[in-house]
Amino acid sequence: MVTVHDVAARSGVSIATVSRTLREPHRVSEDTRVRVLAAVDELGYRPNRAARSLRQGRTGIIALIVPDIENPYFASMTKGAQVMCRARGYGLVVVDTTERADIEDEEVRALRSQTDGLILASSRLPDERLAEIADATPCVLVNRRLTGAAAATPSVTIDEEAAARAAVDHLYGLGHRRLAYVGGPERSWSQARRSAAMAGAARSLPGLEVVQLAGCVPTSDGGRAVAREVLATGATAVVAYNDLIALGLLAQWTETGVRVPGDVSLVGFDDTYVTGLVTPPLTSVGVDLRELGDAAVELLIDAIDGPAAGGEGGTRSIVPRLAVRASTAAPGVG
Amino acid sequence: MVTVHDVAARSGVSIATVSRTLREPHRVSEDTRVRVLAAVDELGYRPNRAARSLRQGRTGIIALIVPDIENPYFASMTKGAQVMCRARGYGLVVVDTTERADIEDEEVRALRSQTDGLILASSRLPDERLAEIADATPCVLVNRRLTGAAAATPSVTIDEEAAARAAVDHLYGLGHRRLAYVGGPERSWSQARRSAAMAGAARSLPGLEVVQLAGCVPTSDGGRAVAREVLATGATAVVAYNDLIALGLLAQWTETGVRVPGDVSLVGFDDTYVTGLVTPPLTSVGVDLRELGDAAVELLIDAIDGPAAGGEGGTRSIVPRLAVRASTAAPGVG
DNA sequence: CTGTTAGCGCATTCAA
DNA sequence: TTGAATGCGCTAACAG
Repeated sequence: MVTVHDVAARSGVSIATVSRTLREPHRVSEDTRVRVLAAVDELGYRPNRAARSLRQGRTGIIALIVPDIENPYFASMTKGAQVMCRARGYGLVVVDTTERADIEDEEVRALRSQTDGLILASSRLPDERLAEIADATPCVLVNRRLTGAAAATPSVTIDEEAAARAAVDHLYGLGHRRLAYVGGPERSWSQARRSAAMAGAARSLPGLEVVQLAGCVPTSDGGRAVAREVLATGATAVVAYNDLIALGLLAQWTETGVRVPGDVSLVGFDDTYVTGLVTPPLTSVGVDLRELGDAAVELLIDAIDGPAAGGEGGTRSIVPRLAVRASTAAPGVG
Repeated sequence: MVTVHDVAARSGVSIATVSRTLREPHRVSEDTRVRVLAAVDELGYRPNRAARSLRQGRTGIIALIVPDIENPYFASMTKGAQVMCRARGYGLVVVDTTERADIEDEEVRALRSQTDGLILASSRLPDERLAEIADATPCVLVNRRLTGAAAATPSVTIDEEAAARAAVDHLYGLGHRRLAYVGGPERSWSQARRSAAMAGAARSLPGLEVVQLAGCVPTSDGGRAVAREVLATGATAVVAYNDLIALGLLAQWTETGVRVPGDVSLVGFDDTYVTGLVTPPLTSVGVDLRELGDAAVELLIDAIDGPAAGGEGGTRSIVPRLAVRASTAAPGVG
């Protein structure tokens, strides 16, 4: 291992100058700088992160905690976070909790002191616990917002109101008057908001009915399982809690002779890359997930660098777009 | 931050005893042990990783370097690695190189000294560079094997021979005599082996022809783009370099009235979770990807803990299974 | 502009 | 079985 001492010896300066050359180049003279940098280069010197962390009390590492890295939603988000971290000179540790709150809690406890901050995506932890965490360490929530005393906790959320409205407006505009919303896990924070947003969007449109189903497992198999039940609502168009459920519905229907969008139109949520994998490609509403990851990282770095950023801390709500593809059409058409 | 000093003070022992209690519990007396552990618990003490790393010269961190975390193949692999790392007490840093060799090289350089070892999955680096890296730091390759002087570099690979044979045997058994193989990127190590394995598998079966196409972009759009060309080969069954290409073929064909498996049977490679998202579900051949991640982590930890494990270092070839689903049938049937 | 020095938190050696 | 002392590599005062 090459250390500051090696570089110092090689370039004929003290270790302090080596360190200074690297951290505050403007504070050393032109020719020492080139000499030191040359030595750094020749020796392949890399500052030891552990030593630096120990000294500075900051690690340069951010932890991103997700329920399931296999889920395309979090995979894309992770990608965004990754890229942003690289750009901002931070390292990123990704932790997959396999949807388990106990593992999430344990990981948070372990990571809290070993990183500069946490990003908790779609956390399974209760509000009170999140408030504690936010109180003790820089942290950004994704798809979650705290209220009360902890309301200032930075968070990135999706404007579910706008999302639901976009989906419903689109279907209403096509002529649909009876919709079904296939809800996700009942305890999910996003589900609660999506469900409410769907109901709200419906109320503002005359003659529109929205039937809600709840508690669908948010996977394609979950969608398959409720395919028949959804059809039985008599809806001419269906909005699903997420793309995977929508794909399950689509697969099951296709296999049983139900045509999309001929017999029923279908809209997914999140607009993940799987929408393009199927026939017909799935209309879906969602944000750019990489942007979601980006935003979370930026907010976190702000929180780390300037904890005195002033009150708000920064809660960002991202407005989604509706990507219209081939799974939606006017009722009875297609 | 709670340090050994706090714990020592609280339990009335020296910091050395605290450290010992945690690392070598058998070397302290029963009652000091309980006293110290109680203090640890009450104070919520967590050893500082940076300090420990600095002292011990090892970080307890493994880096997993993948080309694209959004790719379901690597997402699943990552999940496996993650779980195994947790179980073995290591931390895992996941790095996405966005398919760029230069970023991969840079990340390797940066991570080499800050982690205990590297897992390079489907590396884009040339053999010589990989050999250098393997020489300088504990490392495990996935989907890559080195030859010559560096042949002992630990690696986990898929038995492509067996995979191709399974796919071809299946189709041959159904009665297909003219197959097409849609190859992936020409410079890919896996592509070269898959292509050769397909040709080899074909030779051993009388009356079987395999037409090979090459250079397909390994995404569903890539598959869509060559759908027509593949059909023009006159093959009654098609094997694709990966599942995404297969899904692209399927989508494009479905949209143009070509029936799978009625007009053409389709087999994917890798057996990722997307195979279940479409209609018909895709027959695919591949290994359990989580196991792939598991295996890589285990091999790496072996390499770290016992660098004198004796010659081989351990190169593991995993035998894939063929998952028969609905996208394959006898020619003219379905 | 540069060098000397202290100490971050911990594991470990050496004495006791 | 325990404690005192050392130093891992680095950065940030401070002194020159």
